[in-house]
Amino acid sequence: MTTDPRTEPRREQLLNAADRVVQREGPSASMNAIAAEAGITKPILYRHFGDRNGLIGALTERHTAGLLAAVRAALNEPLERRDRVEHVLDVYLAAIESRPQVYRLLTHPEPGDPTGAGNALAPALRQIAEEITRAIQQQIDLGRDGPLLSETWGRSITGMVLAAGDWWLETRPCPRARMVQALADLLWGRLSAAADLPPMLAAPEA
Amino acid sequence: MTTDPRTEPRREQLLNAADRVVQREGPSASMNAIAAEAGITKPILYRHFGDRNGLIGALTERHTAGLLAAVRAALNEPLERRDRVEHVLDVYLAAIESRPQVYRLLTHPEPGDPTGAGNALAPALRQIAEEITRAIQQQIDLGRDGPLLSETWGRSITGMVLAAGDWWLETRPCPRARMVQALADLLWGRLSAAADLPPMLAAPEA
DNA sequence: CTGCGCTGTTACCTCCGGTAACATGGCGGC
DNA sequence: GCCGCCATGTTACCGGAGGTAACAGCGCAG
Repeated sequence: MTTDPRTEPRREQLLNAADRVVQREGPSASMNAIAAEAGITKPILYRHFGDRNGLIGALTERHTAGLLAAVRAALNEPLERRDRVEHVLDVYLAAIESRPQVYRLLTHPEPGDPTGAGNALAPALRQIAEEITRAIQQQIDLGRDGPLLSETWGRSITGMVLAAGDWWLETRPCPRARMVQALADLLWGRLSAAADLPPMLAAPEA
Repeated sequence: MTTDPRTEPRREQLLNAADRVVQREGPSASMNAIAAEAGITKPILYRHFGDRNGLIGALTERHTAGLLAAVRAALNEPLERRDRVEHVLDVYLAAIESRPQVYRLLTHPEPGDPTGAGNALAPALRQIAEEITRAIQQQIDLGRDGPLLSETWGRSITGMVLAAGDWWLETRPCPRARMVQALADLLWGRLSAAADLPPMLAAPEA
């Protein structure tokens, strides 16, 4: 397929260079910077990857594989449902924690990609969403609404964990385990189960 | 303050032009295009707004006000909790449905803003998240974990609705009311309450 | 009338993604 | 041995983005 035995090793080297640059400068690293890091000039990059999206795509595929496999495995662990969910959450948070720049690249698709522009979910995350959808469909009985609910929830949960994970990475408000609990609690309907608070008096002016 | 009575009317005109362009071309409209739409040239835009971020910032603030007010009002409706949540969801989905391009601008901050780069949540959405956090804190008794949970959940719910809303706008898998139900069901823990499905047989090789 | 502040212009800079055209060097077939 | 292929690499360029100087009219206070 794409693994031409003559071409592939150089491709790997170039991707390694790109990886280093992204690790250092974040996902908006320029093609010039990547070429320089690889010790060459731009046209070679374009020969190998077509355009910037091609490069970034190849770069993300590398890491996506790992993340996706980890999430998929977690989704199929033979655990109680709650424990399984917690495990999935923990796997995701551990991943973004270990290499933030890389996972920012995976989770925050940069610029003007005409491919379904304006999506909240990057390709890697769409794959995760699909994985969650599949898991729900296979594991949980939702009656006739199953297909719609599982698809909706797959996207929803992915977006929820994405936003929560970003915020957690930035502000580190608590250890990972506690974050896992907070998210699982939300999915477990604790928001609906908790007691009401008495309505506020007139708000104290500050 | 920023409302210089001499400068402000022109600002409004320019923002109107920018609005039209964004409505037509999406959030990645160029400064040249906006200037042309306003019948002028670039430097004037830069005099008024400093840089591109300034312009789109001013543009978003306009619309943010409306969306935020609507969400805030919905969060404080005197309804049963479930009805209130459904109402908030409906308000948000109705908003993004009515003017997708504008709300894409609000919800998908374009590119290389060094200001807290790589955030999942645009400024407008962060404000919504804070609003949700506040509502949870004021209305629901979560015990000692209240502060952490409400903050986490504010971000999480925002991200969840963002992702779900984007997907819904793209694929329109169901009417709005059904989407509202699906999301409320998720928050109400239906994922945890539903029955297990019998474990799959060996996967059929495809 | 003079000066100030806003309006507007043309022309330019820098940097980015992307491309054309050309030069080099190893390696298999004849 | 020689030839041609193909990947490697180069320099130089294009178009368009954001952004900035420098200059030209205009309206209105003093």
